[in-house]
Amino acid sequence: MEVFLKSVSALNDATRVLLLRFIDENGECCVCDLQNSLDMIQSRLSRHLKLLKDAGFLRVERKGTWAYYSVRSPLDRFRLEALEEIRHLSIELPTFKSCSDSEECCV
Amino acid sequence: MEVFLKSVSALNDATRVLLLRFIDENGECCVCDLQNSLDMIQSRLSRHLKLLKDAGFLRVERKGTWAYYSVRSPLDRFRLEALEEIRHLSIELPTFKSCSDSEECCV
DNA sequence: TAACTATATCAAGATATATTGATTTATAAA
DNA sequence: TTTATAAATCAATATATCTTGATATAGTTA
Repeated sequence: MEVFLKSVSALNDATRVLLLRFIDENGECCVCDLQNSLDMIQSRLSRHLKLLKDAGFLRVERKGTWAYYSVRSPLDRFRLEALEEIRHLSIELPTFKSCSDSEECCV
Repeated sequence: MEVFLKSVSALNDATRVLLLRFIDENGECCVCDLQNSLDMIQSRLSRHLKLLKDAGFLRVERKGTWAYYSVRSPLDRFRLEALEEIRHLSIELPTFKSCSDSEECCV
């Protein structure tokens, strides 16, 4: 039950649904790519990414100080079906703006 | 997005997951069957049943003063997959005690 | 080492959701 | 028509979750 509720509550937020959809669409993103593209502050992103990771939707790979998040693979049936549902939502998806293309940022 | 989040938030509660599982397992139940079986007060049940109904998981049929809830059919892919997941959870499922078998109750 | 940067975590306030007991509504029976 | 019952809704409180800004952590570079 706990595991199921963890997956479900991870999906129960418009910000996380958007995040999951964005990362699914654009592939591996670091947190500052997401800051750049989605106009969200870092602590907010970090929190939601952690929830999605802990719920089994995302994986994280660290390279130096960067954390690259991508959709975990393979996903089990339920999570995959949820992702499939999210893929079909009509969401206004912001364009990907790489952290490294930004003036303020890094790399 | 709203419809998806409505489905998801309906699933995001242990009481509702239990309710859905119980009704799926036992078929059509009236509210006082559920009071009897699950040891929950009526207003609590009524609230959760409404949420599950509005989210598309349950349907209701009225017969006189009774409201009989059952799993809506057909369910779309995502809701069906969620239900399937719930069917595989190891939940301690209380036994069905019909409202009409109870001393206090009715019928 | 010290300074810098990306990310994670924490604390406080704001918002949403759950529970309970009381009330209302709708049907049925006396 | 009065009374009773099943179910829905409401109001108050308790609990959980989200957002923000501040701080901590961990790599990287000078």
